Amino acid sequence: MSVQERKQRERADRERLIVATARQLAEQQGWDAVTTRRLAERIEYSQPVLYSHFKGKREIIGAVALEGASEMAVAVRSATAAAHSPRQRVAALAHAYLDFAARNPAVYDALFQLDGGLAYAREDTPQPLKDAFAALLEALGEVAGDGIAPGLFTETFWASLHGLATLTRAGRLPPEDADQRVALLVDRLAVA
Amino acid sequence: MSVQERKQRERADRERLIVATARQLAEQQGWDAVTTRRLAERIEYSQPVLYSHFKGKREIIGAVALEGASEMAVAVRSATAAAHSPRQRVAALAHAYLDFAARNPAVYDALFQLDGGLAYAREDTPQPLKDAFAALLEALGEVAGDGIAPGLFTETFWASLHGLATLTRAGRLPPEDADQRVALLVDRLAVA
DNA sequence: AACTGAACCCTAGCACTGCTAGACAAACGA
DNA sequence: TCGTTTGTCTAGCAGTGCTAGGGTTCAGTT
Repeated sequence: MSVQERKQRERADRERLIVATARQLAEQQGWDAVTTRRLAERIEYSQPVLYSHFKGKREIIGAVALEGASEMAVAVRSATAAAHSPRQRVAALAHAYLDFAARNPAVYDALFQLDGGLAYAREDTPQPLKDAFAALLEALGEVAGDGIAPGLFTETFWASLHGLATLTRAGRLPPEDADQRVALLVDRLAVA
Repeated sequence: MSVQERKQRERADRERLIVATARQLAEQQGWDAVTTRRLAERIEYSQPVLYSHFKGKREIIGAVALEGASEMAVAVRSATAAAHSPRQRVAALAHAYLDFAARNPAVYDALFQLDGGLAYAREDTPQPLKDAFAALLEALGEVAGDGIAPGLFTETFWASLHGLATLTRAGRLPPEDADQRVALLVDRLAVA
């Protein structure tokens, strides 16, 4: 038994190593640079080893996405916890969200831009994704306003943040006035 | 002279054929299916011909994007022209924008998701892109509200629409309540 | 009318991609 | 000690974007 357990542990370790290495490589050089050959070389195994852990590159992206979702949930919750009013909580959430996207562009891409083979907004959505949305809902639900479902409000506000994050990073929006745009969004959308 | 002119005309025709074929192929089977081999086969030339017109695949995507920008500007302007109040104009604009994104997903990707090698929000931004933004600004500038720069408001509103468009199409948002989310955005963001 | 030079396009190939079949070695249980 | 199983690697496939070099064709000149 003990031998099997050791092997399982080693396998789990290697799987974490793969995900961490893929993430690191993606953050350093972009997802295009994350090829199975380079990734295999970095973890010091041959390519086929990757396929004994994941069905393919898509699943590796998905694993990075799930890791990122958990971290984002933590970041959002810790930011909102420090705020003392609903209005402040929303502002803190917005900045925490955009900050996460800016600091972890590859992870953000894995989550919302690339195909990681994950199901979103469904019954079988993985728990980390549901939890990340829940973290948003906790702070945004209380400023939805009368007659607006908290879920719908959260979706809309989130989409707005997502638009700002992606357009800014893709060079479609000048980065200078980022804070003003966030302020506008918070002021107008959130009902105090 | 006449011979040269004919050749130039034929070259221009072929270039249009390349762009149109790339766009068609992308809309039918997605941008991943637009390979230089397939594209060359469809236009009934060899691959190197593509490179006598464009520096590479990226530039072909850029050409499709510019074509799409012009069409989007037309779509937005014709939608807003039919409305009779600022509030209605904004609502019409939002629906026209999302409608365009939903009906031309590949073109929308070329414009805002993929790398077409184009400059955005700069001096040397191509005219069609500037004009598309101008079309948004015309209708959105008048509902920015006091103390909010029309350009900044337009950027923010546009980013929100972009977030809705991309998240919905990528399966990150359920498509059912799309209209309600748009209504929420228009009601809250636009100052009547 | 024949020739020359340039414009044009195609074949073939490079280095890379994700992914997999089959050989091989190591470690295990009997 | 001997199979058997488990695990890993080498080698290869079909496909990608892109390019070098060789012909072929045709316009302009003699």
